[in-house]
Amino acid sequence: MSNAYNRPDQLSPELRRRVLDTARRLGYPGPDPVARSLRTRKAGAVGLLLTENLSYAFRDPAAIGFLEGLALACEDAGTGLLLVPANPEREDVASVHRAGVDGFVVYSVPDDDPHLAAVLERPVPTVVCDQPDLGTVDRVGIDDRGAMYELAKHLIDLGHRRIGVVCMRLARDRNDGFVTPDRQHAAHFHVQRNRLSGLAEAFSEAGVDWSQVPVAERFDHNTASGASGAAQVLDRDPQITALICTSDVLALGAMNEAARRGLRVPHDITVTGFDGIRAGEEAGLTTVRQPVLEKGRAAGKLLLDTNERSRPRSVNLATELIIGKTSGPPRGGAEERWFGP
Amino acid sequence: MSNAYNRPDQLSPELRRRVLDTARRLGYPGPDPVARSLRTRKAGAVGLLLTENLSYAFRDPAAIGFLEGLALACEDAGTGLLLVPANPEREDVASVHRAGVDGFVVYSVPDDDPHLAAVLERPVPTVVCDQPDLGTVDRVGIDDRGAMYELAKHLIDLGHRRIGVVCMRLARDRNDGFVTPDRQHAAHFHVQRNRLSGLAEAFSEAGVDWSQVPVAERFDHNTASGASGAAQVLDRDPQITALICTSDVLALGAMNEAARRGLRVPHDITVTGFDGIRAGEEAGLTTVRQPVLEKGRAAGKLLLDTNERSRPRSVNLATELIIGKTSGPPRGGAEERWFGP
DNA sequence: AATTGGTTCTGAACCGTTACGGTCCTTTCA
DNA sequence: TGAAAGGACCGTAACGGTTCAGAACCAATT
Repeated sequence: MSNAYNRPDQLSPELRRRVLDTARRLGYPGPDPVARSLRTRKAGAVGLLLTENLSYAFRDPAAIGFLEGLALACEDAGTGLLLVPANPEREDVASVHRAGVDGFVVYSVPDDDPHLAAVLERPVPTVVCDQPDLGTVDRVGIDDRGAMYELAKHLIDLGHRRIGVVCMRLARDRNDGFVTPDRQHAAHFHVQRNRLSGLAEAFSEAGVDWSQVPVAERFDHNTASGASGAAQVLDRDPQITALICTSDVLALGAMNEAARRGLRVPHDITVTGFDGIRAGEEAGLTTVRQPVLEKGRAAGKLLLDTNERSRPRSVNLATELIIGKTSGPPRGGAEERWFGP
Repeated sequence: MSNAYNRPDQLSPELRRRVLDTARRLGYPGPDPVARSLRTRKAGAVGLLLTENLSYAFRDPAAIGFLEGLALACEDAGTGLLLVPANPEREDVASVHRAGVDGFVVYSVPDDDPHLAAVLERPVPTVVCDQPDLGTVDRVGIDDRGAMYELAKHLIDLGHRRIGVVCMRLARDRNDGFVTPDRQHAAHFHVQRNRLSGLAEAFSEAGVDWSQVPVAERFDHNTASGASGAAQVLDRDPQITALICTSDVLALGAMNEAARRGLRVPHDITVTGFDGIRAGEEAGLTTVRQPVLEKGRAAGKLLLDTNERSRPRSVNLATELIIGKTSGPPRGGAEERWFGP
């Protein structure tokens, strides 16, 4: 039976025809994929776990790029890609237990996400992406800290000392407001924690008291959040000369807010992002470009590479500082430098 | 064993604790999802079949919107979404046979796609989207023909009689060039066939000889294709007053080409699209807006609705004609109308 | 003491496939 | 003619759960 479908060489054409004929006559729909998976111990699919609602994956430009790369890798290997529903609001990890997959890719979830813990308990290979190196599973990422440090250096060189920051969510709880240094330090999102830490390091080296820098956190990741975060920072300190956002999406929102206030970028205020998405590029945003598609592809390749010996592996992809037209010297920056620290 | 994990009420807490303890000690990783699926006959996932390479789903704005809606519906139901790799170049339908899913959504594949045939042979519910009504499975779509007819009417009312068309691929073979009426009629892509047919009907009614209208087909769906298609049409007949594209992406490309030639839209030439994507909206494109997200959500709801009695169902969603600033009367249109048919 | 009722626990059957090894038949060659 | 070899076919045992029937046990009732 099985042979008739999958192993035509194991039996005579005559018998094969007869088997297939009667199978059709009996209404047999072909071998059941689930039973086959059980027997062969191959599901033919990899699971993807995201921190956000499933549909978020299709709204965020960076996530879309990552998914495209991952899909590319899956396609090459002829594997399916299973999007695992993991509602961050609920602690329900049943979906992780229920997923019939040969491996997991975990993309940018908080360190303490129960879904991540559930994945790590499953006896399948796993690749974490944009997360701390766990030492036990493969990892793909970038040097968020170093890249942000470079961006900060660029701003410092331009003369900026009085700055504000808008960042994405730092933990699983919603906190749309200013962030204490403690919260920054304890942030459960690896990416945000490292980007902030790169900023803190660079500006501290330049003599800025980081604890006085207004950092506005936003739970939702869209331009509206960028705008309201920027507004909050500007209300707190109208004197800032640069607004650093930890993503391009937030930065685009911040630019909207700047425009709304009649502030010209970069003359009145410098705005920077992070990611290197298309819309940011079109806006001439100063940012760090990271290879999101390559990140997805690398994660898929790592997961589907059957060479077990070399696990766990850790891959860091290169980023590039893009100096666009949204950054410039602070207004009256030259004079300020004379009086600066 | 099973009860200890899934049915805590069926046994004493004491025994449950003992079972779980020894399970952990023996390194038991929890119930195997595949074996469970086999027994319960529930995979906890729905499959998505696309005509294009998997990664295309993340590059095309309309596809992304559809996926977002579908993901939303899956999330509500706690189901996973399996992207089935279906390379259109190969006839390899094994991926369809291998997919452990409770149902399929088939999105805009050609009528004669072997993957579609393979899906229909599987004994699971199926929803086809942007495809002809098969009568045997659920269907979600829009009235492509009627919507394009309305758009054509708008152009006819403005006075356009000499037009050109750029359309997406009509069949599985690559044909980057002009399309004969025969090929239009025999097109294997339901959506394109109907949009062209709506155009043909409207313009024929207005006295235009449709067989003389240049229709350029492009296999790849991106702005470059839109530009080259527009170029081909304009080279053939520089006198056309309107360029009708069967998608917004193509239309944006066509506008690039118009600009390259120094043609001003809509003063020198009218350009229209179809879909209602964000980028088109920002460009002020005259187009037909269709609810892509709702389409995906409706497909998911239909598939996950367990009420079998009412199958098969057919859902048509409403579209809206958006008159933007890329359509206007033809240059000297008023005079031409005096001499027109 | 025997019956009844209820709860907790155990064991076996089954889901549908694939892998494997054994039987049987045919062919080849000494 | 007999033995060895090879090919075709078939039967059976997992794979790892879930489910359900019924055994075992305990307490309450007759």
